[in-house]
Order: sequence, then C-alpha cells, then structure tokens
Amino acid sequence: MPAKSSAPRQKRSGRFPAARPGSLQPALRDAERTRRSILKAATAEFAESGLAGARVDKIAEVSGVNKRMLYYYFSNKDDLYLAVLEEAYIAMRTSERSLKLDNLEPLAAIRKLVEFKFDYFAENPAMIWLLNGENMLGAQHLKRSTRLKDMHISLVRTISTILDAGVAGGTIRPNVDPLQLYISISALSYFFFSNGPTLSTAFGKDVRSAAARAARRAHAADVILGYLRPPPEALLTSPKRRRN
Amino acid sequence: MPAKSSAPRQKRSGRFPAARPGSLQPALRDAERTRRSILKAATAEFAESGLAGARVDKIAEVSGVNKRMLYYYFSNKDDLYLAVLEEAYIAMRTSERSLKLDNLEPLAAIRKLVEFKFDYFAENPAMIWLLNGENMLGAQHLKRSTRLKDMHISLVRTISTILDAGVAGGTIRPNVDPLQLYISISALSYFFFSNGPTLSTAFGKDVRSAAARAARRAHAADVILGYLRPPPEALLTSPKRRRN
Amino acid sequence: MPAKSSAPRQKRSGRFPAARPGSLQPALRDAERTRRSILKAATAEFAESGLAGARVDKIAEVSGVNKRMLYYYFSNKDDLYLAVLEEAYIAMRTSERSLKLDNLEPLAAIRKLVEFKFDYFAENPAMIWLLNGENMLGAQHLKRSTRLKDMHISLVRTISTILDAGVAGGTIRPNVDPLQLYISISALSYFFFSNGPTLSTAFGKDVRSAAARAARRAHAADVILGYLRPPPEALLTSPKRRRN
Amino acid sequence: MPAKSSAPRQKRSGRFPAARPGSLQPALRDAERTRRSILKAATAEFAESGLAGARVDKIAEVSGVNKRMLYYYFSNKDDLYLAVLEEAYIAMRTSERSLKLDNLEPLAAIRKLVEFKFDYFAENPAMIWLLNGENMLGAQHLKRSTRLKDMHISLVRTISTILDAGVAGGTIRPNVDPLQLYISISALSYFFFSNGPTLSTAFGKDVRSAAARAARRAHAADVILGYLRPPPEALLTSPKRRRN
DNA sequence: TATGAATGAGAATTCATTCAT
DNA sequence: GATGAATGAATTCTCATTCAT
Repeated sequence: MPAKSSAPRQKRSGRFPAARPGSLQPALRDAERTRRSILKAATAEFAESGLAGARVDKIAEVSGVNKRMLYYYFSNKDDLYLAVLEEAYIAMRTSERSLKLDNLEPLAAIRKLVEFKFDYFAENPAMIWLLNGENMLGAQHLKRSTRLKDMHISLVRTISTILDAGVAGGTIRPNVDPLQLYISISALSYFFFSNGPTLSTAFGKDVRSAAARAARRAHAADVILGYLRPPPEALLTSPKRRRN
Repeated sequence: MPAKSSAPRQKRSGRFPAARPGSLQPALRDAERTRRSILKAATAEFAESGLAGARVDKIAEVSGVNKRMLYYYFSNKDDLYLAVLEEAYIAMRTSERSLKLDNLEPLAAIRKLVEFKFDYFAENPAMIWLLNGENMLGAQHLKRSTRLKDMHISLVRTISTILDAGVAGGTIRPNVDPLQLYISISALSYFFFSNGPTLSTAFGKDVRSAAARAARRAHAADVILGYLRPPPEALLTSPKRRRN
Repeated sequence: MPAKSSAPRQKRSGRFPAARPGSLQPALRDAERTRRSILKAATAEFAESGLAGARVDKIAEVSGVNKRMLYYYFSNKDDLYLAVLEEAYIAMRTSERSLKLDNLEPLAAIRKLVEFKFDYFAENPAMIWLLNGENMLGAQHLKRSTRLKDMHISLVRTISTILDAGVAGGTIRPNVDPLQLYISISALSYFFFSNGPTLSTAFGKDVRSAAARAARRAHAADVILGYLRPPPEALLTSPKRRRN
Repeated sequence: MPAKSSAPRQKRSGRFPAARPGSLQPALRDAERTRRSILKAATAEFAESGLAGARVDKIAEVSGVNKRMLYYYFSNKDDLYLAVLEEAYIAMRTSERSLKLDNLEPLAAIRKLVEFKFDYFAENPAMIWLLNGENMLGAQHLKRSTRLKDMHISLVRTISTILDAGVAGGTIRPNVDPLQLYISISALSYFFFSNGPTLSTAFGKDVRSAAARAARRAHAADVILGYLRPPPEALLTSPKRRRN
C-alpha cells in the first residue's frame, strides 16, 4: 500500500479553483476529482450491497478510475467504506444544522423537523442502506472514526429548547424526553424506508408509491404532534418520568 | 444471536426419541435434528453477517454438521438463507397470532400490542438483522417464498377492529389508518434495536442498557397512546375530520 | 480460510498403510500424500527464492496440487513457510541425534561431528537457504514455532562431555566453551556453502567443485582439531589459564 | 541497518555547498546528494528485506526522494540493488586495504585480521544481509558487475605472505592454504552474525549481547591461532596438503 | 446419510514502473 | 531535475460448491 503518507494532502479550501487563467494546478484538481468519483461510486455500491457484498472492481469501473487508485487514495476497502460513511454522516449533520427552527412556534418547529427527517431519508436512500449496513456491523467503523468525533447530534439540544418553550406556552405536554423524541421522530420515517421492501411484500402493495409516501409523511407528523398534545386535565398514562 | 424464536431448541438428550407411538423412525428424527442444527447455526450466521458476509463454512462448523450436508438439505446458500428467513417470519407471525387482544379494552389491547412488539424484537434480535439484510436485498427472497404467501399480516385486521371499538367507545380518535398505525408501532421499537449501534455511538452512551430499554419501552407506548387520544373539542391536525 | 479446525487431523502412525487388500482408506492416504507433495515443492521454492520471492502458484504447480489445497492444508503462505522450516529443522535435529559419538575417542568424535556437519549441509543445501532466509527475517517464524520448542540443540551437551573426556585424557586443551565450539564447527561448513556463490565470484573460481569441497572438508577438520590440541608447555592465548 | 560503511552520511546543513573553489555546481552537488540519499535508504531496505522483499516505495519514502527519481538515477530496482551491492563491496575492500599488516609479526598480523573481520561485520550488519541475499540469488548481480571486476580479494596474497613468514620463523605450521584460511576467518565471524537470530532462538539466549560478542571475538582468534600453532614434533592430522 | 478432499472462478491487494506537467 | 497521479500485470487469498468414497 502506497502508505498514507504519500496520499494526497492538499485540500484547497474553496469549492472552485481560483479563476486563474490557464493551468491552475490541474494535477491537483484531478486528484480531488478522482477522489470524488471514487467516493460517489463507492457510496452507491456500499449502499446497494453492504460492505461484504460490495465489489471493489465495480466501484472502480463505475467511477471510471483505475482500480489501483482506490488503494492509492483510500488504502483498502474498509477505509474506503469508512470514508463513505463519514461523508454521508457529515452531509446529514450539515443538513440538520442548516434547519432554522429557532424562530418558529414550538409545534411548527417539531412538525418541520419531522418532515425534514422524512424528506431527508426520502431523498437520500443511500443513507438508509449505509446505516443499515453499519448497524449490522455493530457500528465498528463509526466508532473508530475521528472525523465524526464532534459531529454528533446537536439536534437533541435544540429539541429540548423547543419542548421547554412549548411546555411553558401550554401547547406541549410536560416531561417529554428529547432524546426519546428524537429517536421516535427518526424511527417513524426511517423504518418506513428501510423496511419498505419487506413491508411491501408483506402487505402485498407497494408501500413506496407517491401516494403512500405522502400518507406516511402526514401520519408521522400526526403521531408526533398527537403525542405531544398536553393532557386535558388528567395525568398521563405512565405516572412520571424524568429525562435520562 | 442464536435466534431463539426460529429454532425452538430441541436438544433432546438421548440419541433416539422416546418411543412415542406414531413417531417417526429414529433415522428420520435424526435427519430432522440435523436440519434444525443447520437452521439454527445459519440463522445466527446470517443475522450476524448478512447473506453476502455469511460463511457456509462457519455454519457447518457451528452446527457441527458436515458441509456437504448443508447442500444435501438446502441445495445452496441462497435457499438456506430463504429457509432461515421463512422460519423466522413464521415464528414471528405465530407469536403475533397467539396474542389474545380480543377480550381487552381497546387502549389496553393497543398497549399490549406495542409492548409485545418491543419485547419480541428485544428477545429476538436475529429477526432485526435478518430483516435488515433482506431489506437491503430488496426483499427478493421473501418475494419468491411460497411458504409465506398466506402468512401475511392478519394483525392489521385485528388493529382495525380494535380501533373501531375504541372510536365507538370514545377512547380513541377517529380516522386512524390501521396499517399506518401498525407500521408506526413496529417502527418505534424496531428502529431502536436496529439502529442501536450507531445511536449509541452518536450519543456517546449505550442506548441498549437495561435502563435505556425500559425507558424506551414505556416511551413507545406513551407515543402511540398519546397519539390515539381523542381530541378534546377542537379539530385535529388534518382538517376534514370531525367528532360528533 | 477453511479454518484450522477443518484441516485434516488424522495422522496414522505407521509409515505404510496396513496391508489390507482392497481399499484401505485411500482418501486418508491421499491427504497425507498431498501434504507431502506440497511440503516438498514448498521447501524447494522457499529455499530457492526466500519467503518474499517464493510464489504460491509455483508451489502448487510443481507439487501438482490445486492451489486451493495449499490453503486448505496450511492456511497461508506464512504458515506453509513455517511448516517447511519446522520440517527441515526436525530432519536436521533427528540426524544429529542419530550420530553415535559416545563410544568414540574424543578427538575421533569431534572429527566425526565436523564431518557430519559438513556432509549434512553438502547434502541438504535447502537447509542452508532456508536458514539464510529465516535469519534475514530475524527468525520470527522459528520463534513462534511450538513444534520446535523442545527440538533445540542437545548436541552441545554431548560436545561438553566429549571435551571433558578429552581434557581428562590429555588430548584436548582445557577451557573450551562447547557452545562456541559448536558454533565454530557449524560456521566452518555452513559459510562455505552459504557464501559459495559470492566466494566463487570473488575468487574467480568455482569454490564448489568436488575437489574444492573435499579440500574444504579436510580443512574444517584440521582447523577444529588443530585448535583443540593441548598446548605443549606454554600458556594459551588467554592469560589466566595454567596447566600443571 | 543504515549501512554506515557504504553511505558516509553527507547531510550538510545548507542547501548549497560551501563555495569551495573547484567544487561542482550546486545543482550537480544536489544530484550527488540525492543519489547518496537513495543509496543509503536502499542499502537499509535491501539489507533488511532482500531484493524481492524490498519495496521501492519504502526506499523513496525513507530517502525523502520522489519515486520517479529512483528511476531517473538507477533505471530500475535491479540496477539499484546492484549499485548498493557494489557500494558495499567497495567499502569493505577499501577497508581491508587500509589494514596495515605488513610490519606486524605473523601471528599478530593474523590476529589483527581476525579481529578486523569480526569488527567489520559487527559494525556493518548490512554487509551480512546483503551478502546473504545475493548468495541466495546465486550471486547473479555480482557476476555481472563491471565495477567489481578488479575489486577482488587481494587479501589472500597478503595472507600467503604472512603465512610464509610465520613458517619460516617457526611460529606457524606449514602447509596452510591461505584461501581456506581466509574463508575460515570470515566464516567464524560471519556465521555468528548471519545466523544470530536462529542461534539465539535455538539456544534460548541472546547470542548477540555485548558479552556474547566479546566472547565470540576472543574465541574466533583462539581457534585460528590455535590451529596455526606448529606441531610439536609429530605430523599433523591430515598428512600433507598443497595449496590449490 | 455422512465425510474429507478437491476445485475454479473470483476477490482484494500489491508492486514496479511510467505519464503529464 | 522534480513531482503527484496513474497503470496493468501479478499475487495472495477466499468462497461456494462438487467429487469420491
């Protein structure tokens, strides 16, 4: 293996090359482009087939890059897989961060979050399959990722703030654990997509048609918002719980 | 993941079955035992590693059965995988059917169903991983299964009945789609287990500790029952629905 | 890798199959024969090319065995190399043990030992090259060999006894370290063979012709026996030793 | 094994050579420095891993020189290997030539030679491993070296002269073949170092500790000088031999 | 039924070497 | 002279599957 040290290090900051007429370090640009091609093809392949099922040859072929280059840039299949995973996580977290929930009413904010989650998974099915695969492997790659160390979910804090505001305003029931809520919001959308194939088979109809999607999107919001409604007078079903 | 559900462990002590009248000949019983050993080991292996990652050698070794026998009984890896899948599905459906929800109050019935789902996934993690794997393969095996043709979910009908009773009794909101509800109930538990590894990593704490499990179980019921509460007077989120 | 556990375990004791007319477990016999073929070809290849230079394909081809079988029997190239090394060592140690030096006069015994060493290397050049290669690798395989744990040199004790007898009888100088002597005896023959190619080149004549070999054999004995002669009266090179 | 002998480390501090009158142009001096860096790194790598095991990438990395440059200066791996070999040989021969044995007493001269050989190998382990590797390859590179054509051993002539003087003076036995003696002197030291790893393993103790080295050095001299002692009256063990 | 041995088609990975700038 | 990117031909190793008994 050409040793990590020899791997390309220069990461120019801007997304586009400085508009210098003429050459503008083409080798460098090619390197970054090659890296991108590989990552893109690898994402598709790993999402489709998982780590074990993915074929390095296929990735090379699809990306139009010499197979040897995969090793030049990513050392081995496992590291490439990790890079794909990191990339996908970073994209998702970045998306989450760009959500502006602060200046919305609490319930509107929650609804927006539910719908965002749904839409994100709808538009990025690769994320579903990558997560599925990584979970089957016990998240072993994710654990050893250094790039993701501080990438981890800040959304829970945001949810906590929203809940507090809603409780104060009387529009949201008290004692809702924001982490559990986050998991539930994710679950209602994620499961629909991740288990779409078996659900479709089991119910004998395509759960992923446009109509079915729309229905599911609305339902997910209904469930979460329905749950969050404050009780009329009485107590909740389970007496009292604290957030853990 | 020794798949408790799909391989009800029949390790009888003696080499021959107790001479129960009408039982099969010893040889055949041994054959059945061999089949069971293989299925059990295969369930664990496929659950742990998926179809592509699973190793026929490992299955043979773990089951203590000669590799040639796998082929004798199951033709090839793919068919063995399908057999494992069918076994697991049948076990789950059987379990579901044994639930006696009829003579419970509607809300109690729903709560029981939610908790049953949670407990089933908690006790049968193999089911989670098998489903994950099969979904990544587009449910292609499930689709061609003949044994599962009529195994498909009757629970939705039951749920429908319960909902109707609850609506009539004023304890459940109207216009709840039973299929969506079934999916949501599954989702709230399934996702928690299937994505446990990455969630634990992302949140930096073990989401699957006993305490965390208990909290999750209660939360899932809260969400579903909270959602199902009928609205006080006002309208629900989706416009056209009314109450009186 | 088909797992060590599945590797053939049955090692029948006798060298020849029990003369049972007819079948006599041919599968078993084939296994042992196959193992032998592989080891033989591997010994030649590793001796000729070293660990890094050896080609698994070549070994398979020369041994007439399917390449896959190398892995079936020996797991990987490294383990095969170790097996070859162990085999060679065991053969050498066994040879050494069959030397009957006890009932010879001390000087005759030493001479016999010197000549034995010379002849062994002459007849088993593979041993030379295997040792060369293994030493270049820092003896890393040898160190982790369990089979050789107790195979290690007993010859030094024998030499010690011989030296003592010679000193007592006045035919051998006192204070000779038996380990150093063993190393020197080995060195005088080993180096001649191991460095034959460069010596031949440097001196512009084939050091390994029959005549040159005979001369070297005699010279080695001369050096060792000449060295072992007791001093006439005078003191030896190292001061403190005395005689009377 | 940074091969002290073959690569007299010229790491001058400044980027350009001190403007010594008559020196080459900076560019050229840099070229020479690059060459040296490569040779030094290559010596270490080939010594450590042999020709087949050595990695061109590693050499480039260690020498801090772009891989392309290796090819610019040395055409290919094989030629680089040969260059390393020649360098090492030349260094050794040069060292040997600088030995002033002429004005010493015969026995003192021989002792000095023995100790020189020992020390040289002790201080230049790379020489050991390069020779080992080249011998395993049948000295094929050495044979085709033109630079070494006339580099070959003049030491034997010197030894011959010393022996003659010793015989004449009665301090050395007659009929000693100088070539055999040279080989034996080399052998006693070389083998100790070249086979150190396996010897240490076989004897279960580190043969290369400082104490063990000192003992070996003394022993080597003892053996050679003990052997060279003239016989009291009687004949030698093997009747009479001529130098060949 | 049962078993150890065998196989061929890949799969990942490595490596010396060359290209383009 | 110097450099990073690229390449194709091996090379080791894996795996599901079948053979012979």
